[in-house]
Amino acid sequence: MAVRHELSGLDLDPRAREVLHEIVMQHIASGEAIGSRTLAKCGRFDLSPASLRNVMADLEDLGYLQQPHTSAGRIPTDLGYRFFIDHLMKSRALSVRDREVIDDQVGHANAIDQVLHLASSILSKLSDQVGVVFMPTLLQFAIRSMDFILVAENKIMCVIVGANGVVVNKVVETRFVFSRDELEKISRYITSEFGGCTLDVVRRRLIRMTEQERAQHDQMLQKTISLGIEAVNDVAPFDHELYVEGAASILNKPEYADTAALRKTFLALQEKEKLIEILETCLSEEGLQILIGSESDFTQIHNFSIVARRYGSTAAPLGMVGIIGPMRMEYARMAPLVDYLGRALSRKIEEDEQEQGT
Amino acid sequence: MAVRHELSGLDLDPRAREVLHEIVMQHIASGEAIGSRTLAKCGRFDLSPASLRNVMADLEDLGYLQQPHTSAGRIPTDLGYRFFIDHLMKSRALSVRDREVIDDQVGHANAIDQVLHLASSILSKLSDQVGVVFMPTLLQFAIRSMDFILVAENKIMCVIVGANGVVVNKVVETRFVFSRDELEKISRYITSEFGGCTLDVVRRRLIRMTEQERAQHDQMLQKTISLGIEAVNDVAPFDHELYVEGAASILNKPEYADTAALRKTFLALQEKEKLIEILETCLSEEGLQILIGSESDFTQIHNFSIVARRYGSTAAPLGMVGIIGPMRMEYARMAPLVDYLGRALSRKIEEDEQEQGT
DNA sequence: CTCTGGCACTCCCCCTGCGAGAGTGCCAGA
DNA sequence: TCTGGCACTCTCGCAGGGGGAGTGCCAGAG
Repeated sequence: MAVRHELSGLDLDPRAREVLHEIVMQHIASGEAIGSRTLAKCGRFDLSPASLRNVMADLEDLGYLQQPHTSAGRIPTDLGYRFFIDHLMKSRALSVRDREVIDDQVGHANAIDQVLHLASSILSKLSDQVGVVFMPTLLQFAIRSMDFILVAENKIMCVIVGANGVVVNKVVETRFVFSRDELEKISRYITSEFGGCTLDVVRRRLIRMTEQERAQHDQMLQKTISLGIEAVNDVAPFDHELYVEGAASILNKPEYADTAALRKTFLALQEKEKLIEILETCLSEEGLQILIGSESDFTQIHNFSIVARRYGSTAAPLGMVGIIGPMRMEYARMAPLVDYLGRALSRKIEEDEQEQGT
Repeated sequence: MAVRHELSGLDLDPRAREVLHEIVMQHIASGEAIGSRTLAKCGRFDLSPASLRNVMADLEDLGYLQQPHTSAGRIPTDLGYRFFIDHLMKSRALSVRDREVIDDQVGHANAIDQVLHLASSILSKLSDQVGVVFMPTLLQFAIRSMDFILVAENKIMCVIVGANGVVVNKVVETRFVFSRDELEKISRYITSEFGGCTLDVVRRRLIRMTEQERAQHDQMLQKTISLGIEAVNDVAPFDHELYVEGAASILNKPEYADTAALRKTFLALQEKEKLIEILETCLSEEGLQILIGSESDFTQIHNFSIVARRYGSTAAPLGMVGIIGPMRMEYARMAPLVDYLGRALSRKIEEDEQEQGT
């Protein structure tokens, strides 16, 4: 039995499917537990409450529904939501307005990290959930250029432009003193020498160079290498950016009415490492992903669901974009929303790459 | 009468001052309304509850105390807090640990905007309140250099380094196509030509240049000017940075126990314009500033208090750093905390400036 | 004149009990 | 196989009743 329904989800007869569908939808809309009477009144069934009760009892036995307490209606379990999403849900088409907002905002921004920050807040606004955007470490991506700018005599700002338009910058303090002219030369040298390499490769090659004989004598080369290593080395702490936007949206949700739950949830959203961990595991798979409650440690503890999607070119996935919210959320609307935004970002990134190719 | 107490705050006899002091302190500690009985038990007074009641009634008449309802104890009014802060409070010295944390973190960061972001979160952690750091528009500050870096053919990243080490960068899209070499020349030209000017001046001079005859014929100059204007013009939206950190801290405060108040407060903290407005008005005055409840529109509506301080060199104040919390907060601890952090930031900034001077 | 104890009064808060409402499970009959 | 009926359970909201904390006022003592 268990096997049958894990394989196909078709172990439910059409009527039970209808009932589950209706309960999930009504519960998503109202947030209340749904009783047999309410269900009968919706008009989709030519059955009495009593008959529906039987069906509902069956669904409860199968693990798709649960009762908050005796003599309350039913609400979907994680499994119920999962079945709904896999077999019952009809994604609602994205509204024209939503699509316009996304196209407009994504189209107009320039630097990619700026786009990503924007994306998380667009997502949060359109979904009225918490929006997250994650960009993993850059170490595995090719760089296009590296420039060094004088901030103070021994403080240099390094600007690394990735092959896909990502811009990272940071200020480093150095042992050596540099002039503007020297920095220009170094920028040109490093860019021509290492353009197209991944940061990882750049670092390894630089380190190897320190051991070569020439570097021992040529002071300029020494300075160049030292600066380059500084720049690449410490990129690590800046590497994965995680934007979490719109935490205030959970204040509206009835499931977080009491302050204790609210508190817990806010704190959970601050644990960026946990969020990164879970998004990183999702990164390996293509297409829209939905995680419900008990389907992962993090979401289980906090009764979250996550709807997320990978973005970036197919050849080089860049990161994840998605929303976090209570298990009871409008999946039929969230799914196309996240999907569309993910596609928009990917398109934008590919355009940028082509632009550079010319 | 009113005049007397506005002038000196000394219209209170010593005993009334003692009582007010004790009530404010106890209320800050417990959050409860303080009754005559509780007060008598604290041991600081050789009086019966009945006598204290008389004193308290007087303080209420003068507007320093209020009763949430008949037959409740008293809590301080805004005026009461104000009197407490101006005449009664003894600032508690900052703990060694707190000082170490601040020195350590401020000392180790490099780019100033990075320091500021850090500062707001340090402040929030040490105070268990909401930490805010505000850096107003850069238009009035002198620039040290401007550099342009190729991101894509018609996409240029502009890096503006302020005289006080602030680094702003942004990507602009241009009509013209630039090569790396051209950009290097332009960077050198603009930096030598405009280094030391404020952004405002730079912009005005660039605009004037477009009208000069030479610019009509020299295409390179045209490109330079156009790029310069683009870079300076759009700095405006990026200009004032406001970091608001630790909003979750208000979840612990009993005054925000019910969800409605919590909701309102969270939304209030998102209205960055309002916050900027109020911090901007504070910018003109030196030294620690404390705003309590009704003393400004914003704090009145939300029953906030703000403890803030200007930072930056005395010659060129840079911005505000402070905390926002309920009116009932440990002013005696918050005041030195904010003050010390403000000084630490100022010191750091002055050091950076001197470093550049050499 | 100041301080104090006593007293009546007020108001909040918590606990309790009760009834209404919603929903269930089960059973017998169509 | 479906349906109506019935007894049962559980939540929720509301009213009522102490208990407690605190007040204001007053009269009397120092």
